[in-house]
Amino acid sequence: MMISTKGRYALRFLIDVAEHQKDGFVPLKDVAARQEISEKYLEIVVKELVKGRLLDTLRGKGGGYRLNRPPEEYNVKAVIEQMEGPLAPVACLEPGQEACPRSKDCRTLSLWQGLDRVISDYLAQFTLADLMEEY
Amino acid sequence: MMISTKGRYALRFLIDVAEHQKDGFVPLKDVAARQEISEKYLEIVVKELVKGRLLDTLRGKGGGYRLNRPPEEYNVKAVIEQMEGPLAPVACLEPGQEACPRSKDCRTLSLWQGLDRVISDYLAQFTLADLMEEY
DNA sequence: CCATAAACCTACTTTGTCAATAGGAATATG
DNA sequence: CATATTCCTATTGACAAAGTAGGTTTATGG
Repeated sequence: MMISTKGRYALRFLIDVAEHQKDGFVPLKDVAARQEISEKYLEIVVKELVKGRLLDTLRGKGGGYRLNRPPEEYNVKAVIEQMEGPLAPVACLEPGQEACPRSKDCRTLSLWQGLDRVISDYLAQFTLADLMEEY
Repeated sequence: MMISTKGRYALRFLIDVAEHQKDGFVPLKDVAARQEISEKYLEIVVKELVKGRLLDTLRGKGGGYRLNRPPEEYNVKAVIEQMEGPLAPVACLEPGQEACPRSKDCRTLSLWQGLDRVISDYLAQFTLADLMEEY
């Protein structure tokens, strides 16, 4: 299984916020209740989203979270990568990896490169807007 | 990362055997040396392949492993699944999973189904023969 | 016929990640 | 100023990944 709860919860969190922020901030507690996810664990997930500048926040009473751009500008692949790290199906294709010494006669390299490609291309074609109800 | 060493080593093992079995059996030791994989660990991997009836074996001196059909009949997806289990990108899509109670208004279900599909379709289109040198 | 080379078997270890839980500190508001 | 929120640090339990260790069984070829 390649997508952990972090990636899945993050997407659901963003979609839920997108659907419920009319103009104000959406508190984590509400999202956790609607999505049936532990508040405490969701905090950890959301921290990553904030760190990656995918959300605006406001502390204190009346506070919560808010998207900082329109849903069309949230690419699904980018969201997943923010949470999970590189999506490469095998370690040797991860960015910043030095070339494997066997690569010149590796029979499987191009297989994995192709797999990497179809996964990336697929996920890159969707945005939050595509996943929202009313869209 | 979705493909562990088990899946990758298994594929490399099968390709190596395919390329070196003229008529006889190929000993694990030789494959381990050529592929630079620990013999002991490779044993564990190969045991799964034997269990899945992807290899014939012969014990004792002069023994080893041998494919039991032509390379064109070894589907890459089937090999990977034998080693890794279901390739589903998220748990709720694994076979035999009861439907998630949230599925009827899950905004992400069809995203994951589509991802599952592109991965499966991609891997299912290759066979061992495609990965062999001389093919 | 028997030393040898091979597959086969059981158990253990180490390391890391996943999925949380716990308990509080800082901050803004109504 | 009580309250509702985000923010922060630490800990836990379960599990899997990747390998290591040490042997037993089986067939062959010299």
